[in-house]
This record gives sequence, C-alpha cells and structure tokens, in this order.
Amino acid sequence: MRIVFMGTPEFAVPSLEALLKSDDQVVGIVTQPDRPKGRGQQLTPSPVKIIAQREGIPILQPVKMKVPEFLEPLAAWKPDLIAVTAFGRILHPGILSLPPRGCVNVHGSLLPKYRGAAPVQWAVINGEAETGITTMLMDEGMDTGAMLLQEKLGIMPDDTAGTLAPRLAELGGRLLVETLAQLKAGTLTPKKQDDGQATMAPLLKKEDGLIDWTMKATMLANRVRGLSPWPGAYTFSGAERWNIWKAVSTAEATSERPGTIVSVGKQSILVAAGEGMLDLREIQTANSRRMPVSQFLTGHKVTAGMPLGL
RNA sequence: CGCGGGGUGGAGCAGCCUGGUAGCUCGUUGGGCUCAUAACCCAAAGGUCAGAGGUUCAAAUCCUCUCCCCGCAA
Repeated sequence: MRIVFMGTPEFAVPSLEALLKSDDQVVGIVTQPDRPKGRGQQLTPSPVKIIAQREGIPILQPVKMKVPEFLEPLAAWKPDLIAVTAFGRILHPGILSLPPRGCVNVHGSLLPKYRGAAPVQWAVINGEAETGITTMLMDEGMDTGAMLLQEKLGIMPDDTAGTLAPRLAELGGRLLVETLAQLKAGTLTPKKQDDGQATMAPLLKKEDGLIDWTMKATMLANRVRGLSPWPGAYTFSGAERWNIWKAVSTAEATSERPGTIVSVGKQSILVAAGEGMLDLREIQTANSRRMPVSQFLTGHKVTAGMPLGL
C-alpha cells in the first residue's frame, strides 16, 4: 500500500519507524510547520520531520489544512491509506475521504476512555493502573472513530507521563503495522465506540500544573506524576516558585490548613493536603536544577508552619 | 538577535549593589559522649571564587569577551 504518514512529536516517531520497516511504502509525510523552540527561540523541525529528511521522504508542512497548496500535493501522492499518530490537527472530511482505505489513527488510550489531546497524562493523573493503545478509523469527531485494534499496557506506580509515553509510543508502532496488515487481509471488523463510556482528556495548559492543596494527597501525588515532564506541577513559597518533580502521599491525617508545611525531615517535606499529606521528594527552583529534597534543604530555609501556594 | 537568572571547598547556598582576612547548612575524616545511633559535642582536611583580558595600591565583588547551566516562553 501507498501510505501517507501524519505526525509531529516524539510520540509519533515509533509509529513512523515501524511503518518504514513494514512492507508498505511511505510515500509522503505531513507534519506541523517548524516552530520557534527553547531558549533563543530557534526555528526547530518536528521529530517526525527529522526522520522524514533522513529517509528522503517528501514532506508537507501545512499552515492551513483547507488550502489547495496543501490538498493538491497530498492528493498527488495517491495514498491508499493515511496513518495518523499525534499529528495535532483535526482532519476535515476532504482529507478523511481522500484515501480509498481511509485514515487510521493511533491513539494513546483505551478508547472510548480518554478521547482528546492528552490521554497519557490524564490516565496517570487519574491514577489508572493500566492504559493502552487503540487504533481506529478516523471520522470527523475527536477520537470517535470505529475501533480496529486495542492493546493494554500497565502503568507502574512510579510511572510519570514522561516514562510511560515512550512505552506507549512503541506499542503504538507495533499496533499500527499490525492494524494495516489485518486491514489488507480483510480480517478486521471495525467496532463502534460506546459513547456512553467516553471520557475526555483535554490538552493540558501551563496553569494545570499549579497545585491545589485542598485536593486529596493521593490525587496530588498522581498529578505530580501525570504532569511530569510537562507542564510540571508547581506551587509557591512566597514569591519563589517550586516545581515539584517527585512527591508521595501519606495517609496520615493532619489538622493543619492545606498547603501548610507540617514537618521538615532530612529528606522530606510534609505538606498538609485536603486529606492526608504530600511528602515532597524532588524540587526545582528557578535558576537551579531539580534536586532531591535532602540537597534542597541544605541551602534553603524551610521550616514547619510555612504556607505554600498562592 | 524573544525575556530573565546562575556558575563560590564534595552537595546546596550567602557574600557582589556600597572593592580591603573565604562565610553558612550539610557531607567527609579524626576524636569524644552513649547500651546504641542516621542523634549530640569537639576538632581537622578541603576552594586558581567557571575561563581570559581590563580598571585599581588592592577584584569573588566593577568593566569587556568566551565557555557551561537553568527558569519563563513553546
């Protein structure tokens, strides 16, 4: 088959690599335009684009999805099928109907749960014990298409979104190739999603990282994991911002107001939450790298009774 | 040229504005105390103050350049 691949970030790379090793031919790649990135705001190509360049595959980077400058060359590639992993844009009907065998999407959750842009993060934030990959035939909705294949993957207790994502991405690549093979063989029956079971995993914003100390400690600990490495969980000690990279919850109760530092140990800072306490283990302040609390404490004055938060 | 902060014994920080003896909390080593200890007490070792140049009687501190690190922003 002639395949066009659409994808952008690191998560999409294993899918593309898997396709390149498969029997099918990747005839073109669509990825988002180069964007200013990092300090210095250097224009940076997406991870998918870098692979495409390495392989010498034709690339399209549409700014707008409905213009002929994009649609015409895309049609000229004559794809039998379009494979999409974390592309980051909605595909309109004009594109969805272009390839005879349709558009297949690799999604990082067990659909119909966690539809949307940030399924990996939300699964961790909600303390799920397992998640997975679903491949589906795309339709006009947000991850609402008929499901093709699905495979589960366990979430480790100390997994963060950052450690879980690469495993899911690898699985996504495997499942994508398997899905295409079975589609060709005609052994696959698309299964409609149960919309009643659907939940959403909306795109995370920077502000979602701000810790709300009135939440339960167990939920806060999951949030810290799910928000790592981006956007990162953070709170404030006065005007100083603390990024919290690691924290565990304790069931121990406290009568202190949520956000109050209850006690300071050698390598832990216990903070009162809405229920139970959160034990901070790894902190980062501006201009400094992240460090274990034991090191953080040698250079920062932290005492019981100090309030955290805004 | 997107904005900003930082590089000081092994770790984390103060000192810099207002030049003039290298400081704090830990760690390390030795000793003491103790039934005992990651606890406590005493002592010691350990630093070309990122690098180069400049100003000055004198530079961690002021000026210029270089290298490295980080936050914001994505």
